[in-house]
Amino acid sequence: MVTISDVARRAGVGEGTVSRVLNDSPKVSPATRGKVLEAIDALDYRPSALARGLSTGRFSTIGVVIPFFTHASAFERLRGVAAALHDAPYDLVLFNVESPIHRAEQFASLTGRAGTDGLLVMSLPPPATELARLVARDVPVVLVDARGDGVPTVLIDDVEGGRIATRHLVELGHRRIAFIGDDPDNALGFTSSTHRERGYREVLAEAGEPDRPELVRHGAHDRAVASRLADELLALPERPTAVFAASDVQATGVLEAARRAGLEVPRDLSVVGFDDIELSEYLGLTTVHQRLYDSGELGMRLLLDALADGTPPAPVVHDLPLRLVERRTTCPVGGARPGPTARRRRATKGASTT
Amino acid sequence: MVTISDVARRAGVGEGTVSRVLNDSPKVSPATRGKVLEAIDALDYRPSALARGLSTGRFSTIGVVIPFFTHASAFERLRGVAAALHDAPYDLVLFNVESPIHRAEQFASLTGRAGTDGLLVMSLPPPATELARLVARDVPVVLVDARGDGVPTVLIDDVEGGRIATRHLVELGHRRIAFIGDDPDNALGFTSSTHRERGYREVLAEAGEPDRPELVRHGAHDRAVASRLADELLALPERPTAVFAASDVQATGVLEAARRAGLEVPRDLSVVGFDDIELSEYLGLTTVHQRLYDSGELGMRLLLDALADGTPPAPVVHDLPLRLVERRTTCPVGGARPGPTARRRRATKGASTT
DNA sequence: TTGAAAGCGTTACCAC
DNA sequence: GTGGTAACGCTTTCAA
Repeated sequence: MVTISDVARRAGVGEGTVSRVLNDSPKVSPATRGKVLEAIDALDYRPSALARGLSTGRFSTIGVVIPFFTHASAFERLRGVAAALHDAPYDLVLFNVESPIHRAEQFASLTGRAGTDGLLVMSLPPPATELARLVARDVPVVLVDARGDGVPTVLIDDVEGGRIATRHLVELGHRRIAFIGDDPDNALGFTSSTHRERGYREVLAEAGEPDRPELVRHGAHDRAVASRLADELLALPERPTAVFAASDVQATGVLEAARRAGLEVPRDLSVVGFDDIELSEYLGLTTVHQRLYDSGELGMRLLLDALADGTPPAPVVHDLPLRLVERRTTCPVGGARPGPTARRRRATKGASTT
Repeated sequence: MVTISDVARRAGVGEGTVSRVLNDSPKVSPATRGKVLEAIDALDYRPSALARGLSTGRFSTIGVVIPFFTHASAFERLRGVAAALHDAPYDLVLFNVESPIHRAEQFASLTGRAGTDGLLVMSLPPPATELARLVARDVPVVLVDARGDGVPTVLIDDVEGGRIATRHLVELGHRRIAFIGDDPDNALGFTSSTHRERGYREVLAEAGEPDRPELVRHGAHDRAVASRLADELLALPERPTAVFAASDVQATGVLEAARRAGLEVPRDLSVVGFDDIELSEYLGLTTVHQRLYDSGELGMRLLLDALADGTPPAPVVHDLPLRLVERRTTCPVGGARPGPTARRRRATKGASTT
């Protein structure tokens, strides 16, 4: 491996001078700069980012902590992140958290890496102690879809999202509304599903409905699992007329189950999801739209700004709006009054069969 | 920042001993190990991966070079990569190449980073000189969906894929078959589209069809662009009866254009794509299935094996199979003899309208 | 079994 | 402007 001292020797200059040329410091004469450049070229020298990092304490690297980045919603966020990062001078290190190892340890090892200039953490509430350590070390941190003290945060109001979805169903006359969401005590500590469930409960309570525990099911955030849970719901003596799934992925599982049960959506069963991933548009899924792409982009932009400023980022909480996107999987209870989109709705059935 | 010497001092031992404990070397007495561990704990010490890397020349990091990782097909590959990497002791550094800067330079800076133990390169033929340098440096490299000398490679036969798609259309009686693909001289150097186009040409020639340059269109790998190109094709005096798009993303654009033109797919226009991304199943798109997920998984596994062995990986070429997936966007020319899937086919139209 | 010290490849400070 | 040299935090001989 050819090092800076090889270059220095070959150019007949000192190491410091080579370094100055590399970082195009103003204080170097055109003549020497030429010699150095020539030597660099001749030797085909490449500076070691590692050594530079060790020396400067800066690494040209941003870490993104993202659980299950293979999930559609995480991926959407990542697209926004990539866009914001576009030609920023940072490499992207992806920490794909999937295993429910002790989160604290996991996180410790991440922050311990000491190789990232900034950290973007998604959907995973970082342990307070780790967060504190990072802040103490002046490593800017931005949270997306997770709460934490003292750092900028990009959030949505999941409770309100749950209310929006449920309210939609209630307004359509539904009362036996089921809920399918993540395990509340999932090892990774996701909370969005639980918050959405709270919104669901609130709206039902406001509508004067009693608690019906048998209509609420929890499982892993997974299409197949949700599908199985939906099977159970649909086999209930008193079947729900609508299902609110805590995510579009899970809603997709519900649609599958409905098909298996020979139910027509939305006539026999209304389904509302959450997220509005790309697929949902094609499926015609009614869902609560959240700005996944924007959340990633904004989060990364906040981080880059902080990095550029050199100042710790202001702990502002950015609240991204939600809105209901009404498509073709919800209709009034009983399938009455199909509404203006009836034709499309009818076509859906065949198409979602594949 | 607390360093190894802080720990050493506190534990009343030498730095070397602390290092040995850290790397659980066998040669350290339980007593001292205990003292060191205690000090580490008390000081909440975290080793710097950077310094370790500089010292050992190994970095616990794997680089993945992937152009447009936000594209559906790239993402599918990445899912496989993540799966294979699951709990391997490596961090994933993602190099998302999007800008058509000089590829060589780009690559140079990547390899120059000198911070990755291995490199997985996707869809981007690395410049031979850079490849050689990496091999010389004993950095294992695996190529997926790209060709290069002397390194393991995971490939598909794109030419054959083009043949499969086109043959399907020819067998359905189509003759005026259009092609939409990437610019052959795209700045990044992708070649798959061009190869697929070659297969297309071969089959047409075998069928005794003359070259019809007006039926072949090139543009950026993008749904909107493909859609515009399809507009042109569909406005031709002698409209094609079928379109083979070099990717599902582009095929989606064709479907849009058909809808705009008031054409019913497949009755008025057959469409075949390539890749079989997740969306295609929902769209009912007939396409050539390639094992995207598997390609990423296999590529990463080859890399990890090489890393584990310490030996340069054997330059084996793994050829992943292709197969036609017939769905609901192709039928015999003229829409005759709709075949067994007719009912579904009819439903398609409404569903793809959103 | 352990401590001391020489690297690893840069940068940054201090003289000249 | 430029060269020399101490860091940066760790691993790895080499002696003891």
